[in-house]
Amino acid sequence: MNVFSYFREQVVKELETLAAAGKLPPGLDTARVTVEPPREAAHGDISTNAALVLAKAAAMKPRDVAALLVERLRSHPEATAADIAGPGFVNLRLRDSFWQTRLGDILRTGETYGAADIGAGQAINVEYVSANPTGPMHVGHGRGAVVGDALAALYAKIGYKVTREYYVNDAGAQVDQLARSVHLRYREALGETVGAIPDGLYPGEYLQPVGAALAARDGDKWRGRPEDEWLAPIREFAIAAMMELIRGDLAALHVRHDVFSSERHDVVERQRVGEVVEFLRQRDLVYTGTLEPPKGMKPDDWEPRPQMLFRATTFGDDVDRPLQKSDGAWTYFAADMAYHLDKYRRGFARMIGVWGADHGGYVKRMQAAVAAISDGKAGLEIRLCQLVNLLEKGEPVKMSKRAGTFVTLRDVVDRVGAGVVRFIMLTRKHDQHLDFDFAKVTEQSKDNPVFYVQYAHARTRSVMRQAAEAFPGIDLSDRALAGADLARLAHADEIVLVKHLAGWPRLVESAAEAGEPHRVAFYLYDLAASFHALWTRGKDETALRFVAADDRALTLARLALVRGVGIVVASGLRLIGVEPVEEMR
RNA sequence: GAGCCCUUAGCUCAGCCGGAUAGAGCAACAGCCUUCUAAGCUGUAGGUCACUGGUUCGAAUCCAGUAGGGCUCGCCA
Repeated sequence: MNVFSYFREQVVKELETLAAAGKLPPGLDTARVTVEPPREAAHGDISTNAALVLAKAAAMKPRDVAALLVERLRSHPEATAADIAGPGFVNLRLRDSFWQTRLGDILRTGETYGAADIGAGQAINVEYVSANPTGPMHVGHGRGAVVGDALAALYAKIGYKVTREYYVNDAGAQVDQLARSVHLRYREALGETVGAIPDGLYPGEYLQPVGAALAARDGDKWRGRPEDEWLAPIREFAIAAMMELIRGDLAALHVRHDVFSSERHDVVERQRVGEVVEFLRQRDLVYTGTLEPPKGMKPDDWEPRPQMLFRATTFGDDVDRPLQKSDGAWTYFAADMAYHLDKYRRGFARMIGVWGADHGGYVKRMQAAVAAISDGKAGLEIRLCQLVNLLEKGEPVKMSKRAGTFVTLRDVVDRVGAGVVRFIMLTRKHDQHLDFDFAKVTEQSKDNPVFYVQYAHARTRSVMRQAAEAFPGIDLSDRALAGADLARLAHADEIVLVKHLAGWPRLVESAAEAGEPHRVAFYLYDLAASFHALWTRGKDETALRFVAADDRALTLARLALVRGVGIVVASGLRLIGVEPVEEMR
């Protein structure tokens, strides 16, 4: 149950009742009415701005509208108080029993607590990672992978039918360079001395085993042959090897995709680019024109040239975009349009893309493209992820591909673990630079948010083990705890913690709708802090300890709370792909 | 030159759809271990929300402009 959505319905219902009774004008638009927790706990449990947003339309003073609402809400069975505050907020205070019942809900629901059906099964496509198949994933890709994966999980949790997709850019000049690089490594594997890898090719050592594997498979079949004979088969071989590498990187991070779409096989070879161009032509969205050079920067080799252009400006882009290169080949953008048309035809009216910040300049044109290929019926939302800085005790990790000191995502995952990488990647909003300090993220202290949250979960398990010892044979199943006398949870600090847990469904919804999975990590951190605080209070005040050896009923009630914390923390961690731990070692 | 993103405490960052006295962590200072794990907790101090104007009952939040930082800019993907 989302407490706040529930009370929003209650408020709207009361407003309608007031309108029916002639105390408010009929037909007021309640769209802007919000119900949320007040920033100050002292203001109550539930706060609504209804009076403020309706006052003008009702031609009344905000506080007068508020007075009507207060009169109605005061008699709500769950409310103990309703007050007007400030300019016209209405604040509600709820019975402890209401919150205790919510805790019972959590125990009965388990880790699916927080799920909702806002998406109503609507299909949504989240495309993320889509790293070029030319080498191992780097740390920046890792961030996109984590953000995309968590975002997909959030959408699924609120009831969307999510498809997680990876677009393999295996059709351009880059993969030809990859093939040439592998050909060199292949000759090397056959005993030739190839010397320094030429500029423009991929110098990484990770291609050595690929060259060796090719030599093992094909022998000296390609040696001394002209490039046009070996380029295509070696390219295919190399791309397959790179995708295997990347799939391994993803698996290490526990990221999985449902669909891998290939630019070469699914778009180019199936003539989909020509199709999309024809589609656009029928709508008069294609013409031949000459672009102005970008002002303020002078490309050395610029020469005005008529090109086939897409009318991106019709859909809000800054300039029209080329579909064809000067050699007649389609641009990457043209293929990408075809790819998005394909997505749309597969049933996705809502598409999400998680991209690196260096693709920011591409957002408008792709959104224009999606509007065009769907006749305005589909939307593309882009989350841009900023850079990740790798640090070692505050000092930047020096990286150079040439010197062989490049730190890959896999290096990082192998060193600190997938869970740590995933959590830390969500400790900043996606559009902020993120510092990833090896020393800090592996530290066993409260300065390390992953540790801090995991410790809270481990503590909930520890309490359960303690209780089982103190009361031999006691039934500590969720079902048994849900049946405990939760009215015994009477201490203010305990109720505060329950309220925190009850905020989880709202947090899930808002994080999903805003496309901001980092909110999950921040929520978990705050919840862990609340729990650690209550725990420590039990050190000073023995009466507040969870396990009270002389009071079985009280212990059960408190264990219900502890278990509730465990469920929500575990649920949140799993949502972002982190496995909760049973104990710290 | 243009577009997009960013600017909040000494540092690193949250701040939900415009809402009440702007919040955490670190660092600083003062405390808490015979105790369910001190791998933790409590308190104090710290702010012209870059700047200027606008929108309105109300702006860190929306709009315009200015300054600073990042990314990008036909024939790369």
